[in-house]
Amino acid sequence: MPRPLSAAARTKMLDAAQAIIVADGLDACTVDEVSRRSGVAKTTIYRHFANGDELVIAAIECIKTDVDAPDTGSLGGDLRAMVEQFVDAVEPAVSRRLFVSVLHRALDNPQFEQAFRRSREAENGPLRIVLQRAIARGEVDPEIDVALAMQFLQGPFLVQHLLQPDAIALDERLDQMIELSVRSLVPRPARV
Amino acid sequence: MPRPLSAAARTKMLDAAQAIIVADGLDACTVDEVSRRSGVAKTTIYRHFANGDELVIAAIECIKTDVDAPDTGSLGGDLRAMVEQFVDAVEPAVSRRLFVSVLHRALDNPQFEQAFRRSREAENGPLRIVLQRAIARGEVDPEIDVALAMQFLQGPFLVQHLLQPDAIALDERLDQMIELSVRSLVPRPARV
DNA sequence: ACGTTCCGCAACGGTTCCGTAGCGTCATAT
DNA sequence: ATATGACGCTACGGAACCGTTGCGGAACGT
Repeated sequence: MPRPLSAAARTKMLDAAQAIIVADGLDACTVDEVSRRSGVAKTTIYRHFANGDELVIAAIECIKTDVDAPDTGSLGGDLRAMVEQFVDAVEPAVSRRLFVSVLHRALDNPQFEQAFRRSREAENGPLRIVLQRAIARGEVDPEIDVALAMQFLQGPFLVQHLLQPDAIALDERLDQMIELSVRSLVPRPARV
Repeated sequence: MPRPLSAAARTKMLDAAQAIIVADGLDACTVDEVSRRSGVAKTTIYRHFANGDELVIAAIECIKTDVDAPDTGSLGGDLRAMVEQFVDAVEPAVSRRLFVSVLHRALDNPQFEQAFRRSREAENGPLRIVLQRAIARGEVDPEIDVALAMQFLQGPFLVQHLLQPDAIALDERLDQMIELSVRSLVPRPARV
């Protein structure tokens, strides 16, 4: 009767891996380093995971940024609430670095590619709900392609987040950004 | 009288580096590999560049995607023309991989961070011109923050390009994407 | 023509990471 | 109580890069 692998050891490994990823980035999360920081022997790590990548992926999947779908009554209000939730929940620099690193590994590693997709789908859930409520309210053109609308809601914020981390003054722009986003999806108004 | 470093060797190194980057990605572009593929001795490479990073950056800077600013008379038409120029000029997968790789290295390497900024500024030039012409025509709200508008013009396309490379059917969506982009920047129309 | 110095070749030492092996120890399932 | 198997320790072999060294040969400037 085979004894099950130690849950305690597994927890220690994954905790250490997460800590390393948050503190020093995905590339610093090597098997040797996890072993050192967690106190779990490297051999044991390889008893739990086939290779280092699987350890890292398992650690990533534990880092969930749970943002729920607010319901303020308007698309603009919902977007603002989501942004506020997001900036409260995560360190922007950490989130940015993780996003870029995973995307980079996904370039030539199907495992990471799938992990990246899964993570994005999970994060997109709330936004999709908010969008569909706006459609149901008639606030957004019901003919619109939902996937396309998602691109428009995410795109400008992604640019801000990925490419202009210096522009910390997100608050000043936030209202403008949300207004423009909404405007691109709202059906043409009848009056000026 | 010091003899200048051989321009021929430099050309060979940079050409090989570019070829490697395009074919196998930025991470495959190591000093050893450039030496092998170019026939230039590794020692010579280090006589031209202080370290491997500088070689890679020099090679990147040579990969310019020159897109000019079309003038079709409307913002939508200009955007479409720019997208068409872009897809004709570069392999999307190559462009995507290079973009992600450079962004990744820029995370903890100031040299690459600056190279990335420079490259983005150069690529943004034409779009900025197109935008400013649209403002001058009155097609776009003259009060708008140009940097913000740039984000809105680039964002949705960046999402498409980076995150959904599978959705090759860009042509089908292109018209919709452009329409939505324009709509977000155009002042509210007087009539339906 | 001559010497400076740039280039090519081959090899080295150093670092980092991977994944594995041997072996003793300790916990757990029965 | 005992044996099965997980755990820890240490070390190893292998690969990929980096950047350097020493030396011989060839090219360029004067």
